[in-house]
Amino acid sequence: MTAYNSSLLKLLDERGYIHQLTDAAALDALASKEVVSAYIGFDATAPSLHVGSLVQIMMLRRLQQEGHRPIVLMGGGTTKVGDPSGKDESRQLLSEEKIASNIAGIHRVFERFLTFGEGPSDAITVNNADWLDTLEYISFLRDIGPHFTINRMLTFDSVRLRLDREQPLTFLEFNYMILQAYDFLELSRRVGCRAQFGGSDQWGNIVNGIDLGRRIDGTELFGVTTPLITTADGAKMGKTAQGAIWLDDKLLSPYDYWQFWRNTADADVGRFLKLFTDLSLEDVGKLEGLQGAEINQAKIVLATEATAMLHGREAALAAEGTARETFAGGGAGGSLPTLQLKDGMTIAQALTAIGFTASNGEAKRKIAEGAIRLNDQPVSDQGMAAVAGKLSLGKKKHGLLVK
RNA sequence: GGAGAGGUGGCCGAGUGGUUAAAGGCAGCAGACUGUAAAUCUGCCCGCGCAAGCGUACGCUGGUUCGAAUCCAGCCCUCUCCA
Repeated sequence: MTAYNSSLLKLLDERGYIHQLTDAAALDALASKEVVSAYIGFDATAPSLHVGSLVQIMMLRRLQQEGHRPIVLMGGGTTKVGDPSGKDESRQLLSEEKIASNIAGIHRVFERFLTFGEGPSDAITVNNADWLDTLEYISFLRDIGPHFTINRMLTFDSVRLRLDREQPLTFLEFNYMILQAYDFLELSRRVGCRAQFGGSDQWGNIVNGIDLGRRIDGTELFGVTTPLITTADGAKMGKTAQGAIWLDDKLLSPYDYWQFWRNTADADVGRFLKLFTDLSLEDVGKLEGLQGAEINQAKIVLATEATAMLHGREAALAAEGTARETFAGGGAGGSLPTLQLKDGMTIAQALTAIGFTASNGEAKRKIAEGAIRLNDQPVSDQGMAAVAGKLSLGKKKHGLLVK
């Protein structure tokens, strides 16, 4: 990899954000001499974002840290079409109301990571429904359509994967890439946006936008993609059996978020510290170098820093304190999930009510397996009544039962 | 529009009348070992019930049968080829 001159690309490169980029030298030169506006689009398919989007969010944060301007594009329009990338099945179509409330939820996440305002490097938010909703079909086809060939569209991964797997791809979804390309063009016109960031699966869509900008307006646009962040054991990051690691404290408590990072695999610690915290590379290097069980110190730092960035320093320290008491001290900290007991509730019912097990049957099986403890005493009686105290499933899940 | 193939549990994928709550794999959860790591071995893995058992479940709706994921009819959806 060549050495970059601009602080922006240097930073992104050093910290591991760059997977591919279009014209490295030209973007480097541009970022060296002026404030660059760059955007990432987020579709409003869920009430919040999860860790899977965090690399992209962090990339916007880095952009702002280096004095450039992040643009958050809410996919109010594209959500109605549905991105086929990486999916076997079409998305369920969402209602307007649902999309609006999702956008509101998603935006709260960005307020944590970016500074919004009117200044030159303050972040702005735009919604592609503003221009997509009012498109006129025929004129759009005539203006944009000639710049896309079906031949080429069929070669894109998002399309080809569906066809290869003999899964249906509707015409609606087929249009997604055109709309995303058009977004880039619109943003360059409306707010002077010059670059688009995205996950590696977005490369094709981004390049389409760049081409469109050059062909129609003669504008030079840039694209940068992030590597797909997988954990060391090869899994896509942020998906667990309980569900996604949400970036909203109503969907996932700060304590659970902290635990997510605390449980990072050894091999991932250094990479994650660079990507997901603001620690200097020097500090990261020291933490990364810890050997054996000492690497746990680095995981604690990672967990606390990452949690502080999203939920605030106070919540992060509370989570850290709770974890210390619960895991090291044998006690129970205040940030644990808590359940108000009802009369006559059994341990099994409490396990399900607090969310550790999906059903009473599973709770009973876990009791039979010897995985359940109440106040650190193993529970073996499936019908045992729940009493106040610390309830544990396995080594990692702990909660408080209160009367 | 025509012909063929197909729709099984979170995913993949067996199963073509009863012994099938449905093989096997993946993912997941737990136990052991550890460091709240990885790897490995073991157990679990639709719901309710202490249990016997009951209820749901193989695209949908009916039917045949003592008995259906399996047979029949209609419908819906997908894929491939043809037009």
